[in-house]
Amino acid sequence: MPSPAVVQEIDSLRERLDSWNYQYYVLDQPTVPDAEYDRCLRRLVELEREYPALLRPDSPTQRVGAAPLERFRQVTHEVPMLSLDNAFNEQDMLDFNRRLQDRLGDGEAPLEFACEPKLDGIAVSLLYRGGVLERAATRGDGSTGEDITHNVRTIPSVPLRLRGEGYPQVLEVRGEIYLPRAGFEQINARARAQGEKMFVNPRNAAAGSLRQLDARITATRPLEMCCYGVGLVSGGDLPAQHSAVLARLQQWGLRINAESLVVQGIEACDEYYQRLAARRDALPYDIDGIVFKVNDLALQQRLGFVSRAPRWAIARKFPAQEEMTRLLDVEFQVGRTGAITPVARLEPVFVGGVTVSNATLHNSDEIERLGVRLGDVVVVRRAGDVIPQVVSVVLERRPPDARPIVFPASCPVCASPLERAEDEAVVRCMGGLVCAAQQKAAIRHFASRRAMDIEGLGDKLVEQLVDEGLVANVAGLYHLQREQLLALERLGEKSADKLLAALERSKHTTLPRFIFALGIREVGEATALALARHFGSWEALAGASEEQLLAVSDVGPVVADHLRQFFDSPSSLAVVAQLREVGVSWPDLELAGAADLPLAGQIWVVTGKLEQLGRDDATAQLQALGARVAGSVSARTTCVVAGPGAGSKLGKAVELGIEVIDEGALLALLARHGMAP
DNA sequence: CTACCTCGAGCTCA
DNA sequence: CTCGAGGTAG
Repeated sequence: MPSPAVVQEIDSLRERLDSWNYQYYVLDQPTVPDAEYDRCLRRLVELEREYPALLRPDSPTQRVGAAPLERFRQVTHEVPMLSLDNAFNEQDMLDFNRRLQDRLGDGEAPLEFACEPKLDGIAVSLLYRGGVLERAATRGDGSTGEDITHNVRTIPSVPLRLRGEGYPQVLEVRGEIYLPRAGFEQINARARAQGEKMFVNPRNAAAGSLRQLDARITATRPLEMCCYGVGLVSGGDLPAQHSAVLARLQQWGLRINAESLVVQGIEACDEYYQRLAARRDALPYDIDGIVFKVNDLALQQRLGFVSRAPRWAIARKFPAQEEMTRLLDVEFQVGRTGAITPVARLEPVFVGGVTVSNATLHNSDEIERLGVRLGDVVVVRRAGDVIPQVVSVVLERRPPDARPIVFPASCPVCASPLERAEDEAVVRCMGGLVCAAQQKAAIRHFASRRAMDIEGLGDKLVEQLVDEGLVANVAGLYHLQREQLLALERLGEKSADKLLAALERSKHTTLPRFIFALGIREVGEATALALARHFGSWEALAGASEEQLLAVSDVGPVVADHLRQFFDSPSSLAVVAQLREVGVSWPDLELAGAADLPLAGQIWVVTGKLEQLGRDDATAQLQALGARVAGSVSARTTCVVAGPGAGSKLGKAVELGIEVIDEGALLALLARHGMAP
C-alpha cells in the first residue's frame, strides 16, 4: 500500500513534468535543463513501477509507445473534417472577400480575419473527454479516418490531459502533425548512419511515422502538433471568435501557431501573406500556404458550407515550385477508352518535395502549344499534391539534335487506326477490345475494389495474363485454370488458389457493381447505381430506349449514347453473356416504386435566389424525389422553380408555357413528399 | 503523381 | 531478402 507521501511525490512529479512540457512545447520557453527533466521522469518511472496501482494513462511516462497494434481501427468523425478552398493569387482573395460581403449583406466594412500559416503535415483530430486524451484520428476521407491514438500519445506537444479548467466535457481539437525541418534532418542523419532508407521530405516522414503499427518507432520521431480549430464540442462553451478559441486551446495546453494573427480587411491579409512568404524559408517547418478564416464564429455560421469546404475560410497557396530538367522521351499510353495520352519521361528532378520523372502532356494540342522536342530542356512545375506539369521549353538550351515528337499514326499497341472526334482534343485507338492495352485496362477496372473486387489481381498479373494470351477479356478470367496460373512467373500454389477463390467469390455480385465493372464510357460508380436503381434488372437496362435512359437522373444525351452503343455492340453483349454463363449473378433490385420517386422522369430547373432552401439543397431534394435537375430551360422541362432575381430562364419558361412555381410552392411540394424543410 | 507502411508469398542461399 | 498487392496521405 503506497504511503500518502509517495502519492504526493508522484502527483508532484507529474505536475512538474507536465508543466515543463507545456513551457517547452507549447510556449516554446524551456525552463529547466534537460538533465533535471530526465531525472524527474526517471524517478516517476521508478515509483510507478513500484506502485503499479498508481499508474495513469495520462501520466507523462505513458508516451514511450505501447506494444504494436494488430491493425488500424476505423473511426467516424462526428463532425466531418472538411478541406479548404484554395486561392492562388490576390484576385482569388478579392473574389473570396466579395463573396463573403455579398453573402453577409452587412455592407462594405472590412471583415476581421484570423491568419496563420498552413503547415505541411497530416491533419488529425484529437478527442478529449473530461480533459483526457481519448482518441486521435487521421482525417481520412473527411468522415472516417484511422485511429492513431497509440502513435499520437508519443508526441510531446500533445497533452495527454488538458491543463487548467473550463474546458468542455467533450472537446475535439483539430490540427496538423508535422515534422520540423530540424527533426527531419535528424532522423535522416540517423537513417544514413545506420544505412537505412531516408525520407524524401518532412511531410512524408511525418505521414510514415504516424502509420506505424508500433508506436515505439513513432516515439523516436520528433513530431509536433499544432492546433488550428475544434470539431465536436459538448458540455461547455467556447469563445465567440476563432482567435479567442485558439488562445483558450493554448491555455489548456495545446500548441498553436506562433505566427497566428488577427487582421482587419482583405488588404491586410495580403500584407500578412507577403510578409510570411518572405520569411518562409527561415521558418523551422515547411508550410504550403496561408489560411485565412473569418474570425467571428457567428458570421462563420451564417456563411455555412459549400459541399466539402467552409465558405468562411480559404487557403492561399504559395506559387508552385519550378525546376528545369531534360525531356528524355515521350511514351504514348493507351487508356481504357482507347484515349492516347503522351507521357513525358523526364530526367528525374527534385521539385516541390518529390522526385518527378513522369508528367502527362495531355494530348497533341498540348505538345504543339509547348513546341517541345525530344531532348529539350523543359520547366517542370509542381505544387503540393498537384500533378506535375511541363510548363515551357527553354529554347536557348535546345540541343542541336533535338528531334520533333511524332504523334503515332496508328495505335502504338495494336496498330489499329486512330480517330479524333469532333471538338475533342483526345485521339482514340479504334481497336476496342482487340487492343491489348484496352484489354488490360478493362480487366484492371473490372477487378478493382469498387467493381468486382477481385483480390490478388493486380496490375502486374493482368499484364502477364494478357501478354501470355491467357485472357483477352473479362469473361476469360473465369476460365483460368490452376495449371495455367502456376506456369506464370512468381506465382505459386498459394497465390493461384487465392486468386481462384477470389474469382469464385466475385461471381456473387450486385447489379450496380456489375454495371460499373463493365467500364462503359462515362458510367462511373454513381451513374451505375442510378441505372441499377432505375431499371432494377439487367434486362430492363439493356432493353431501354434512348428516351428511357434519359429519364434516369444524371443521365444526359452523352451517357445515354454511350450506353446504347454498348448495348448495340454484339461483342460487348457476348462478353456479358459469357460472364453470366460462367455464373456471374446478382439479385435484381427492388424497383423504386412511383411512391418512392414521385418526380421520376421529370426535368426541373431552379433559377433565381431561394431564400430558405438555397439552390444546392433544393437541387438535392428534387433529385432525391427522382427529378433530374437541369441547368437550362427547354421544351422538355417539366417545371421551373423561380426565386427573386430570376432572369432569362424564367422568361424562356413563360415563353414555352412551362409551369413555374415559387419557393413556397416548392417547400409545400417537398413537405407533401416527406422531405425535411 | 509520388511516397510511405504492411502483409503475404516466393526466391535464394546457407 | 525482394516483389507485388493493397492501403494511406497530400
